[in-house]
Order: sequence, then C-alpha cells, then structure tokens
Amino acid sequence: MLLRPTLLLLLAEGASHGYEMYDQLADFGFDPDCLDSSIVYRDLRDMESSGLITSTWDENSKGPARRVYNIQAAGTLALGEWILRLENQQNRIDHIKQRYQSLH
Amino acid sequence: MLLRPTLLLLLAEGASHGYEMYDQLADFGFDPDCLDSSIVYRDLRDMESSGLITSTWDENSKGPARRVYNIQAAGTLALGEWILRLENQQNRIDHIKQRYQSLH
DNA sequence: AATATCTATTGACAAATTACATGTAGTTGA
DNA sequence: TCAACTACATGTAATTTGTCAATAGATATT
Repeated sequence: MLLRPTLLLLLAEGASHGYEMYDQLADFGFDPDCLDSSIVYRDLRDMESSGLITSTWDENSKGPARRVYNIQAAGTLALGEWILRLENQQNRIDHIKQRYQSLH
Repeated sequence: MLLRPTLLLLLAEGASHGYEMYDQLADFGFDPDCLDSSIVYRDLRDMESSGLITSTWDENSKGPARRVYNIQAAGTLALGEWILRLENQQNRIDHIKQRYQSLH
C-alpha cells in the first residue's frame, strides 16, 4: 500500500533503478523477506505505462544493464496527491486509536 | 484497509448489526458512495468464520430480522494487534512525509 | 389497495491485487 | 569452472475487492 508512493519519493530524490530501490525499501519499513522484487519491477513498469515515470537503459554500468527511471511532472504531482491521501489515512488511524483508548 | 479494525472497534464498543455499523462508518472517514454495504456484511461473516465475533438473529426488532454481532475474546485480541499495526503504519507514513519535506 | 421507500442481508460473478515460482542473462571472485 | 551476486521479466495461482442483482419484511405515500 505504501510501495508506490515510496518508489515515487525515491525517484523524486534522484534517478534510480529497480534493484537499487528495492534495497532502499528497508529504510521505509519494508521487510525484504515479505516483498518479492518482482512486485517492485511490476509497479515501476505500471507507473511508466501511466506516464508518471520514464526509463532508459544504462549499459555503461558494471553488471547487467539497468533500467534507470526518471520521475516526470505527472509523477511529482501524483506523489503530492499520495502524500495528502496518506495524511488523511493518518488522521483516520488517529480517530480509531482515540476511540480505542476510550474503551479503557 | 481500515474496515475490519473499525468494525471490530464498533463491536468492542457494543453489540451491533451490519446495517447499523455501515451507517456509523462515515464517522471514520468512509464514504458511503465508495463503499458498498455488501463488503461490510462479507467482512463480518469472514470475521465470524474465523472466530473473532459471533452472531445471533434478532427477530424482535422492527423491520427485517437483524444479525447481531458480538465480539469474542479472540476479536478483542485481534483488535489490539490491529492497533499496533496501524501505529506502525503511521510511523512509516511519518517517515515518508519527512523525506518528502526534505526535498524542498 | 397499490406502490414506493427504507431497512436488512445475501450471493454470484468480474476485476484487480498479491504472492509465488521460474526464467534469462551479464558480472565477479574463489 | 562454478557459485554468488546483480538485474530484470513473465506466468499463473490465490486472494481480495468491486459491482450488481436478488430477496424480503416494514413503513409511508398517494
């Protein structure tokens, strides 16, 4: 649920490729044991097909070629909308927590 | 995503039936236009089949008979676990928000 | 009296998501 | 050479969600 906004945020911080972002997800509380990398790759391609990000091949890197993603204007816009939705989510959780604490 | 913990919370506050809880969901930020009541009924039956709640028919009410749900020990336990997970979710959103604000 | 509306629940099916496994392939180092 | 690591992609099963329609008692309307 937090994967796409996290990927967009990482790309807003700078261009990157799937494998690298997958490694960075632990900083955001994702457990690599519970998150298959294929989901990251699929989400990236989905976001590309909807125009939020673009990709180019980087052949000049060590190891196999990397598909490097760049965030587009539509992507930064979408990220902003995500942030608003997540804040709304936080408020709703606060409301649940308050009602829960009123039980005791 | 917040539906099940919300239903459990409502039942922790007191026995109730699907239709009544569906009405109360607006207080938790659910939009009735976007949430079909059948999802509420389905989640309730699922939670019953996993032993978190139980139900009995209330025939002595005006209108059609109501299936009244009662929370069980396993349900209050599950609610507590939900609350912890939601707090974790809030922290993760906080982290995203902080990184987002660092962009500017 | 007929009909529309509200209350209340259920079931069926389609669509979307997620999880899991596998496949390909280049690079690095023992 | 062979294992391990880097890097991406695909197929498909399983699960979850969304949508729609059906049923049915009670109440209000005309």
